[in-house]
Amino acid sequence: MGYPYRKIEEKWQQFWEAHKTFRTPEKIDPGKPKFYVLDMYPYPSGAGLHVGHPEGYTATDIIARYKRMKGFNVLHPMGWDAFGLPAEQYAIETGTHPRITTERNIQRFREQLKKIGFSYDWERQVDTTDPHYYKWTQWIFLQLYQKGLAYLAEVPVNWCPALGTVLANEEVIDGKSERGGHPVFRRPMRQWMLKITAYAERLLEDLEMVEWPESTKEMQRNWIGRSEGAEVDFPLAGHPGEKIRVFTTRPDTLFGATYMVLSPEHELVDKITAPEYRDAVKRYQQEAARKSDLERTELQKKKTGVFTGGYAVNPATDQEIPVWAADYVLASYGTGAIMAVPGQDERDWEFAEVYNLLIIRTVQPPDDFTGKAYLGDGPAINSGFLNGLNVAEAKEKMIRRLEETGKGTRKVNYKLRDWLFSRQRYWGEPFPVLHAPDGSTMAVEESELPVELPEMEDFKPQPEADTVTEPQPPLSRAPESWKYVQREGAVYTREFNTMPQWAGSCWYYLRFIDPHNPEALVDREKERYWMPVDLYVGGAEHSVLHLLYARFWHKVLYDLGVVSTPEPFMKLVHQGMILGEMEYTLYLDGKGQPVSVEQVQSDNTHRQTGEKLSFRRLSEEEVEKEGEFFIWKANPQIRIEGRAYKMSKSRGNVINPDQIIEEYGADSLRLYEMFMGPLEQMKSWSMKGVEGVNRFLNRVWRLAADDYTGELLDTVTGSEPTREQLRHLHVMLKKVTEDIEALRFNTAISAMMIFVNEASKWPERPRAILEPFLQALHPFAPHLAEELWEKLGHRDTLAFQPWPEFNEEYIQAETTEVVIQINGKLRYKLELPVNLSEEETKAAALAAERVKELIGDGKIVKTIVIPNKLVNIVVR
RNA sequence: GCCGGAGUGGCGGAAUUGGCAGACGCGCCGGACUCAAAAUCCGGUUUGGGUGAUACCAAGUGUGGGUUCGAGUCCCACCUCCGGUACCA
Repeated sequence: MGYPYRKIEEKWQQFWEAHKTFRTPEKIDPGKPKFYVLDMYPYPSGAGLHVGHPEGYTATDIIARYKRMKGFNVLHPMGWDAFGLPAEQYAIETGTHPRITTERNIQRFREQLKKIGFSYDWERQVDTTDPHYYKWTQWIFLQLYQKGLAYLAEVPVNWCPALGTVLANEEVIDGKSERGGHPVFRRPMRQWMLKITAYAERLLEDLEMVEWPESTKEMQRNWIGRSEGAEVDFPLAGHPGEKIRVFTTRPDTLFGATYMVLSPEHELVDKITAPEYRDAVKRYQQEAARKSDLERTELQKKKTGVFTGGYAVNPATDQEIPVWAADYVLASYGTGAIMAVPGQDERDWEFAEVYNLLIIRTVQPPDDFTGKAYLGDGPAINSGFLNGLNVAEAKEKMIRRLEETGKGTRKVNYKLRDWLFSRQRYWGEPFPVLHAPDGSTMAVEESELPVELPEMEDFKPQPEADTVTEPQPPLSRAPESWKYVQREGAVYTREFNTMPQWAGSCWYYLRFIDPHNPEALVDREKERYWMPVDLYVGGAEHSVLHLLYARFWHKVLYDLGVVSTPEPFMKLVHQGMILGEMEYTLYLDGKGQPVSVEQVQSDNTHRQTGEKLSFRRLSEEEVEKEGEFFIWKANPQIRIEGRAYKMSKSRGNVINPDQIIEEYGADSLRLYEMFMGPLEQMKSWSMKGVEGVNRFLNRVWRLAADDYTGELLDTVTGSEPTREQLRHLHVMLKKVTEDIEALRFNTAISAMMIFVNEASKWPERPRAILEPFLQALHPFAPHLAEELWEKLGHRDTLAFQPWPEFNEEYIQAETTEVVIQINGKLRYKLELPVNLSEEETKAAALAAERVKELIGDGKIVKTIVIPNKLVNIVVR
């Protein structure tokens, strides 16, 4: 029959809302410890919630509810990352204003989240598109601007004139736009940049302070890409005073620099190119300009380049070396120019081979070395005063020599680039900046914030017929009254670009602390109390960008004294992706003949014939496992593909949380999402698994309530619990407590299942046992726990009941099973009183008849005893 | 290529510090209840021997080696899968 989850869940959701149970008051008891547990807030898409959202959200909700019971002041908020492209795209297609769409979607998301019973303080909800919110996003931008951390620059972008917009690298394929196949050009454009590079060192160093997944820290380190080396100047032959500056991590190899390469965009290319090479160089530059960054790297198997006809002087050898232009050198890294050392660099070697350039080894490779460029350590050769030194020593000595002679300097370089902060979109934060007639910029006064988005009806980007015309973002068509501003007699123009979606999410965790403050971004006292975020849970897809940008802004605010901690998020956890149900796929060729899966290539074509294959889904019954493979029962020669796929509309394997709540209840959804496996791990959905946890909740219900009437059972008594009952309870409480602390929710649930299986057998269920159990169950299945708690006669919510502490004393049983091993193999088990000494345990083991038998006439060489656990007798 | 992570029954997973491999859940098999079914309850379920049934024996945590009284866990080499990244000088 099942317990009446629908009625119960609705009742308690209304109760919590009516009583403002989860309100975190503005004035809190500062004597209590705090816990700030944060979810990555969602983009409220039109598709609504999917089952991935409640995974992390349930985990944080369990923690929030647990910490409240532990006596913490808990901050557990939710909000909306609501600026962004889909709403704007939808507006372009349907004419519906993005605000309408956004509000509708937020409404839907909030209802869905409430139906899962999350204990958010909804009065703290923030919405990045709310002018009261983005006022402060703009305010932070002003601080950046005033500190010189925001600047306008001409930077090369992927410009698609036909679409009238700048595309991200991944939106450009083969020089054409992903959507529509329009040509894309790299062109410089005047854009707002944020000087995140000024914080590179601190962003790198402070990763030490935070408790984050090692992989995420490592990704950030790689992204920042610190490398140590030197900048070296190479004078240009025939151009006195001119020089090419390069960055190198291997100054020790300077004697082996046999040529130089400039990136095609390098400013010296024109100057250095000899007249007879001018045409070829121009052509090469144009070709390179047409390729995106991705293409330059991915599509290119063979290196290309062009000789400029110019020469530079190697400062170590005083030899003249040729200068080339080639697109394997990136304009955006280092100085955009390199000294090429083919002997110790694979890329340079490859290039030198193509164009027959001189190769000189300056590090002696080992005798057995057979490769081309040698990157390892070894004594320097062909290197003058460095000869014989190993790489580290040679680097040091060369840098010192360069600095003494003024030919170079020690230098640390970062891969991290400044953050391109403008978008040619409507649905984003306007910049609080004015452009003066003379081309200078001026900040909008703080008192005039927010600069609101103007009302518009047409959000379309403006396509351009040519590649030269300056792009016109949607805001360039805003009403005149918005676009132009009078200041002291002059007419200023507003900025027509808007901020990227990341902007709002860089600081939302701060606004949750003080969401309605009109005077400040966040109140100083409140910030001091609540920050930093103690636990932050969200997807690994934000490992670099969101988390790096947010850390950057936080550090700027830290320097301004707005926040009190150098890092915003102390502990970070990524929930794993949830895949669809396991699917079994049989492949078929054109004649409908089955094809075994090892013949199928990843693009669904036949390995031998290349023919495109069709497929058929099989049910579990049609499939069998044989060894490592799944085979088709109907024809065991045929192997079947068995795997789970990412949920997607096109595959039709999307699970909708609403439907799970409808069929099994929110508590079942919560419990199942946590029971599937470790939080961080990728897992696949199983409807049968949902039924499993639903059965468990039904058993919980029947522990105390009549299955038909819902009345409290009279087997629930006030009697004194037995020692055995107390032991089961406290074993469970210990496991659940420790597992929640460590975010191991799957095993915590399993401990509760074991307890309930046991308790179901008891003819009487003492309240003194049931009540602590319900308290422990509450963070996981709050609706059911509240309902039974009430049935037991309590009038107050469970939410602030103290957490049931376990007592080791009850956990101790009187006897314990001790394992007897002979030579490390399990041979026998012995029931012994607990806490025997090593000697007593050993004596008891050797005294057992069976043990004597097993030893036979063997000689006991050694005995290892672990009290209460194991005796290993080594016999020869 | 490089960086990070993971490989355990039919499936999801457990084993927290080197000490009973497979907890818990799913599925499957058998039984009880029922006119019957659903629901529920009870028992079994790594594989291979062995037994009337226990007992018992052997093998077993991706592969091969090693350390140890004892290895899923530690060390070395390799294979596969997943995620990230890619001419960063």
